[in-house]
This record gives sequence, structure tokens and C-alpha cells, in this order.
Amino acid sequence: MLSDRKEKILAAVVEQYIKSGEPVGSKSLLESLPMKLSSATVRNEMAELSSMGYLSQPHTSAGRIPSHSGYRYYIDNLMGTRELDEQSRKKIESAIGSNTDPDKLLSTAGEVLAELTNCATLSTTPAGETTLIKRIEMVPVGTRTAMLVLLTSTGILKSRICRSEFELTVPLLESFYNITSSQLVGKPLCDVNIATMQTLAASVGADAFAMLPFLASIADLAKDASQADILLEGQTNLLNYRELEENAYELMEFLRKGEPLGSLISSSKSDVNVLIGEENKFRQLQNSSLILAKYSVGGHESGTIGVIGPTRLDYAKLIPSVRYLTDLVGRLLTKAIDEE
Amino acid sequence: MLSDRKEKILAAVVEQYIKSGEPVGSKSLLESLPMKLSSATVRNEMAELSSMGYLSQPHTSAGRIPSHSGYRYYIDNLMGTRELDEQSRKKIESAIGSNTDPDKLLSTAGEVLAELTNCATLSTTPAGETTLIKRIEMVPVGTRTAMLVLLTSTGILKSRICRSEFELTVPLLESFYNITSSQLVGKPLCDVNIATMQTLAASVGADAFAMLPFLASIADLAKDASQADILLEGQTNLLNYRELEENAYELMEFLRKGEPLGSLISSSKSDVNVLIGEENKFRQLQNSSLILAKYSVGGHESGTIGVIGPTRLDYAKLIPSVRYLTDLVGRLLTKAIDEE
DNA sequence: GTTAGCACTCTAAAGCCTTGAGTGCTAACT
DNA sequence: AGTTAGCACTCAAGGCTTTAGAGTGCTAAC
Repeated sequence: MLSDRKEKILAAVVEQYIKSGEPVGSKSLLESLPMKLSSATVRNEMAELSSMGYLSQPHTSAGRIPSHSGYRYYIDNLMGTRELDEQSRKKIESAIGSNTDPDKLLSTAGEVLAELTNCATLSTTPAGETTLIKRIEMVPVGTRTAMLVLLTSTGILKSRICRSEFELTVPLLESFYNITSSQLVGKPLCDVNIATMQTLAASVGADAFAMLPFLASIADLAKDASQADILLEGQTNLLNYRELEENAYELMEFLRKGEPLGSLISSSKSDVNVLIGEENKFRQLQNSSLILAKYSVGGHESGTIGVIGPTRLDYAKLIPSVRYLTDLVGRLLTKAIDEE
Repeated sequence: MLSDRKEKILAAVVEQYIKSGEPVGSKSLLESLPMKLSSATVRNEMAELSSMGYLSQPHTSAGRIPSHSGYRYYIDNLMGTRELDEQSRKKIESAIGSNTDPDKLLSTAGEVLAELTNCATLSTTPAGETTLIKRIEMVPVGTRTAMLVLLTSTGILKSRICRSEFELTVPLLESFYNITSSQLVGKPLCDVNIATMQTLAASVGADAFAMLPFLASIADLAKDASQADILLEGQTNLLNYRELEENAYELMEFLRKGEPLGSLISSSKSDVNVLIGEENKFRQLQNSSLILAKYSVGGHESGTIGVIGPTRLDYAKLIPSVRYLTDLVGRLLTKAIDEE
């Protein structure tokens, strides 16, 4: 699309701007160009790149900064795919260890990525509407109180204490065991809801009233387990970027609330996904860039890991980082499931 | 200590400054004073309050702002103890509900307090070195994998999945049950550590190797359950205070790291505790004020709830809020324990 | 003891100037 | 035709000065 020389110049502008954060002038660009040119020639080329929409100027007499399409062209055509450097890889691996608890694993993943990138990160725990219930346990801990435990086929463990109005009798426990093991274990999480629980409770006859709160709790746990948590880390890192300072509060509140993030996450495609500045549909994110990637557990896309920072991100380093991390997380979680 | 008139003037300065955030001049103060005076007289009094150390001036020709001792005097002698207004009380109660899961309860408490005060809040889950183990369960979920569950007398529930090198046999499960129910249940959490577990494991003879990882996990869970988590909420609120802007990053990182907060929390006395600006021993907090209070579960001080904000806090409102919330949390958690 | 009056202080905001990096254009050069 | 030197022009950023106004401390009268 662009001439070879224009591409080289665009790449140099992007890379220099990412490093310095200052608009890049024609003169200072000469040093980082592979060929010998005068500043005048570079100026001409830059003027053309500007009119093509790849570069922009904060004001007439300033240097150029990459526009949103400039970054886009750079990422899609010029950047190449660097391998992640040894050091970062080591750091990630040693932080993650061989953790197999999904919640913990994803939060550590977020932490290490935040530290590595100096950005905010998000990570979601493996979702699974289609995940199966592996086990349900009810352990009495008082005359009217029991501990309920739910374990899924993806290794997610949820538990809760539940109180009842009625005394826990042995027959009650037995019929709870019968119902759950015959009707619930092995079923997908999404099949379990308050309505099905009511019909199940009704089926035990006289004990229905005593049974219902426990079954309802199970439905709660199932809902909990099927919903992906969105974990945020390193939000404070965002305070270090001058270009975000103005909207720091707004941005961080947007992230904290998290709801709209859900839709964002689910809409992303399967490989690494980059959204630059205005490409984001949410106003609060339009000064920022997102790098999102999905990880797969057992062949199914299950969750997302991502980085949030200013548009001036070191994409050439961060994209491999995110890709590497999602691969690793996917592999570990898949292994954890296979092992049992 | 101070003349009646000086007290009235000091109180007015503090209150007006808390509202406006601007240094308070003698003239604008007249309106909020209960008695009729000229600005000159007020000026004389303010000059004296300054030389006594209760007020200070950003520069010679500016109004006065309360010094750290000014706030202190106000809080200790002038503020009075307002009741918490109906509206806030309602808000707190409806947010908290009748939640009985300690972790959840404390995090909601932090959230609602943050919303109410527009500050950052911290809350700790009930600690308990002396808490007793109420129940231990081991549920096999695979040939070599089991789910371990630990429940404490204070209602804290911790669970984890544990893998072993060896197959899970019925005798192994039985001897695990025997050991835990005879040696661990009923004991305080602090008695359970890796060393005691090793001796326990050794006592089962041939199965020691298979047993150890599970017992070690129990020790882990016990440690987890005995340590109070420090929960932070509403950190982004701090970005709205101009006087904190400069150190926002430093302050938020300090809070995030959290370690030093531990010592701070444990050193506080039993009623509501206020630390104003320089009274804090940590540099990062010296532009901020803390309001901390402990809640008691079953007669023992178990955890802390607190507010972190600029020195210019509405103490007269926040102190009752924190007191009310700690009382409520203490009551709910105590009730939860008594009920079973 | 209180107050009116006044000279004084000092910041914040506004305006002005200077500097310098960077531009676009033109005309000469290869 | 493509490249380059040269030059006039632009504009933000920083420094300096001015102005306005809020607030003070002090003195002398009440």
C-alpha cells in the first residue's frame, strides 16, 4: 500500500514516539532511519503521511504523532512478530508457577502482566455455561446449618454456609444426596436455576420446605461458578501516564464498574485483539488502547486476558507478552483438568 | 483550655474549611459565627490561635487553615457526638442486609462506607489466632485428588483442591478422618503448622507419605483462615481531592501493598481512632487522615474498619458512620456465631 | 476590650515578550 | 523527476511584568 520509504518512516515515527512520548520532528528522525536522507525529504514524506491520515500534529509547528490509523498500519504491517524475550518469559513462569486453582492462577496472571507492562490488566476466570457439575457436598455444621460445596469439571470450587429453619435430619440429608447425585451431578451449570430447584424440592414431598433453601443455595453456587469474574490489577499504574492524567478518575471508575467490559471481552476474536484509542466504542476508553486475547481450556475459548494503557503502548513487546501468557494459562488449566 | 470565644472561632474555621477547601478569612467567617463581632476582633483571635499552633497560613496574606492540632482540638473538644443521620443508616443497613459470610460482609461494609464517605476504606476480615477449628472435611474428587474444607468457629470457610502422588484409598481416608477429628478439630488455628503436621503424619506409619500433602494443605488452610485479609475499597475516590493529587500514585501504591497497614491497624485502640496528617508514622500517609475502629465478635476485638481520605474530612459525620458500621458488623457476626 | 481605618503583603490571573523547535514552500541541484 | 539547501513563518512553552483582590497586622479612636 505505502511505498517502502514511507513505511520505514512511519515505523520510525511510531517507535520513536512510543519511546519518548514527544512529537517527532523530521530532524530527530534522521538518526533512527536506516537510509540517508535530508530532513527536507523526510518532511515531504511526513506531510504526505499526514494527509493520508497516518500521522497527525498537535499543532502546526510541532512534530508528528501517529494517528490511530498510523498505529493500526504499524501493527498490522510493519511490526513483525518478535518473540518474547527470555527475561520476561522467566518472570511470567516463575510468578505463575504450576498453580492449578483457576481463580488464583488468573489473578496471578493479571498481577505479573501488570508488573511487566506497567499498565492495568484484566483477566477473567474461565467461564462455562456449559461446564458440568462434578460434585455436590452438604456437610452439617450445626443443628440447622450446613456447609454446601460445589465442584465443577473445570476445577472451580465454590462453597457457602446455609442456614435452615428446620432441623437437619438424617433422612433429609439422604434425600438431598439422592436428589443431587441423580438430578444435578453431571448436568451443565446453566441447567441449574431457581425454577428447576423448586420443582426438585417439590418432588421430595413433606420435606420440601426444609430442602428448598439448600437447593436454592446450590443454584446460587452454580450461578457463581458459571459466571466469569473480571479481575483487575495494576490500575494505579495508569496514574503514571501524563496523557491519561486528565481522565484518570473516569477511566478507573469505568474499569472498576466493569459491566461494560463484559461485552467488550466477549466480542473479541480469537487471536490477539488490539483496540486503539477511538476504535473503542466506549468514550471512557478512547484515550486508551486495549490488547485482549482469549485463552482456551480443553479446546474451548474460556476466558480473556488483556492490557489497558495509553495509546502509546509498546505493542511490539506487549502483544507477544499477552499471547505468551494466554497460551501458558490455557495450557496449565487444560493440564489441570486432564490430570484427574 | 481555650476561651469560649476562641473555641467558637476555631470550630467555625474547621467547619468552614472542611466545607470549602479554601483558606478561611476573618470576614467570611463572621457569617458563620454565632455572636456579633467585627472582623478585626476575629483577626486578633485568629492571630492568637495561629501562634498557639491551632491554625496556620499557607502564606502571609491568605486566610487560615486548621493545623493538625487544630483538627485534633476540634475533634476532642468541640465536635460533640452527632448521631448518624437516618438516611446514611438506612443505606448502610440495606447494603449489608443480614449477610453472615464474614468475607462478603466485610467487603460490602467497605464498599458502602466508601460510597457514603467518598473516600477509600479498608476493612479486615475477623482475625483469630485463637479461633478454633470447627470442622475438617476431605472429599475425594478423583483417584488422586481431594477437596479439603476447613471451617472455623467464627464461620470462616476455606477450601482447596489437593493432589497427591498416591492413590486415595479408603483406609487413607479413614485415617485422615481419625487424625483430624481427634487431633485437630477443636484446637486453635495457631496450633496448626507444618511442623505439627509432620509429626502427625509420621504417626500413621506406612501411609505417612500419602498423608502429608493433605495435612500440609490443612495447615495452609488454617494459616489462611487465621490471617485477616485487608480489603480496600473506593481507592479511586481519592483522585477527587486536589490536596492529594500530587501524591495520589504514591498513596494508592502504599495502600495497595498493604503490609504496613497491618501494623497500623493492630496498633489502634478500641474506640474510634483518628490519625490526622502528620500524626501518621508513614510518610505516604502524612497528607491524609485515617479513621479506624475495631469491631468485636463475641466479646473479642476481631477486626478493623477504617476510612482514608484527605485531612480535610467531615469528621463529625464520618466518625459516627464508622462507629455505627463497626457496631453493626460486630453484632451481625456475633449473632451468626451464636445462632448455631 | 472592641472596632474602624489604612498601609502592606502576597498569590493568582492576565498579558506580553522571547526562544526555539519544527514546518511548508521555493528554487537550485543531480 | 526526485532530492536538498535555504528561508520565512508558526506556535507552544517559559519567563517576566502588571494588575486585582483577598486578607493581614497594626494603630488610634471609641
